[in-house]
Amino acid sequence: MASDQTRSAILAAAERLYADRGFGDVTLRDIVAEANVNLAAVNYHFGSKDELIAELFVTRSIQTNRERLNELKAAEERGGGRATIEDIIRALVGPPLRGCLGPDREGSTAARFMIRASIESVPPIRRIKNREVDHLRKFAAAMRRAMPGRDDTELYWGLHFALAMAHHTIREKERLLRLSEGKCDLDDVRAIIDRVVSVTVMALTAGEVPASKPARPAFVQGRLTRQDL
Amino acid sequence: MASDQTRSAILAAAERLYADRGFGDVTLRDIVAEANVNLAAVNYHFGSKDELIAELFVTRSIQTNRERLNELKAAEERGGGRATIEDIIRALVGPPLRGCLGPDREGSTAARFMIRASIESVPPIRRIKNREVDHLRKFAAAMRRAMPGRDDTELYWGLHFALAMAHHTIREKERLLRLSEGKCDLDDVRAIIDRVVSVTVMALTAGEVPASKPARPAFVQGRLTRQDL
DNA sequence: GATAGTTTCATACAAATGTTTGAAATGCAA
DNA sequence: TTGCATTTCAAACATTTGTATGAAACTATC
Repeated sequence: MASDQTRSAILAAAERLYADRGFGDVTLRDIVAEANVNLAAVNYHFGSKDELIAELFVTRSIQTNRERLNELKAAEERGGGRATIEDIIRALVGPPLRGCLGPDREGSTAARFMIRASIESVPPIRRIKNREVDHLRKFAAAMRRAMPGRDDTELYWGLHFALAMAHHTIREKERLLRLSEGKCDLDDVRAIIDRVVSVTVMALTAGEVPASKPARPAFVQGRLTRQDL
Repeated sequence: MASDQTRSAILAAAERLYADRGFGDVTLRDIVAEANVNLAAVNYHFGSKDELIAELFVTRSIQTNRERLNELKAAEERGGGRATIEDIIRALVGPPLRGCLGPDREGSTAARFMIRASIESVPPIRRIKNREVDHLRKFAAAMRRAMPGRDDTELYWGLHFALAMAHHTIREKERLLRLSEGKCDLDDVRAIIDRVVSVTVMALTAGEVPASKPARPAFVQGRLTRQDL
């Protein structure tokens, strides 16, 4: 058998099993049985179990990050070099949400694998996630260009909350479905993205004033009353 | 040695080790060594390793949930039976945020343990978290009373996003610190709670109109422009 | 202080797991 | 075909792990 076929078979089997049963419950023996290859093949082709998991995760991560940067670039070109804050957030949360949610993605192994990786947290995946900060800096920079007057701290909190809502929706979709008794439609990805984007934009622009008065975010000063909105 | 002393020693040692090194890296042998008790003591007093972890987690969970309900009750009494939406969200996110963040909590084993439990995800903890839905329903009910006209779906999304921001801040505080190069102050818990509450209230009240026009949330209809705010 | 119930202890068990090994098979170029 | 490198394979290795056992030590009650 060609070397690459064994490699691919292992990758496919591993992704499927991890997606279905989680990292804790799947052993190398499960994977090689599913892939119909020899036990030693994993260490021969990947070096170790952790490197296999890492390769699975980086592949999907790179995919998401590339989509994010493509969307960001497209938005910047539309705006003549400067994207709107809304489009920046959309480029940030759209790809992972589209990648993990939606009715067509239900059966997608890749989607289920990434949801798993978001819920459980194994060392090789943690290591890769830690490198994500560099990627996020590009979005922070774009946000800074989109909202020049805004305090950096506010931008970071906005970026952070956007990711919070996106990731938490992916990770806790079952619970939200159960809590809302099915009322929250988790298949309408477009609407979810709109929701996350609009809340984030609201948070980022709250308290912002045209130009005269100094920008002083209302929500860090204390409690907020209806009149403030 | 009195029976309870061994039990407590195991609980304390386990919480400390899990807090420091995570669930994946700590074995029963590590725990009993730290607690200076015999290996068999764990199974004698707790039945199994999973039941030990479960007991640790439920203890802290019950604590948080009680604080939440106390705050909710206090807010409802202040408002004559009906709490404001702001106070409800505050009661929801305040306790876990205060429990896990802040300079004084830095050395707290309980805080570090709960952060760990939020990052990693082991079966016994997952089982307990699944029961949390019943607890959250009480807050959904309170929100419904606070915003009678609002569509239920909107309330659930608001509740969901509030938890998203709170939990994600707890779980990713290191990353936010690194991304913002220390600009985001994660020790100022009061300000963080204010932030989460105000963003949530904004999300929940956006598009809401005094009474005449039908409430139609702007952010589910499509992109949001500055004028909409 | 004898007895019954509880707790501790050293040790063994049994199973699972990632990894390694060395030979056999296969592929491929000269 | 020969020879060399790559790949596959069965088997074994070496730990690690949670759990169980049965005797010993301890405690409290009568």
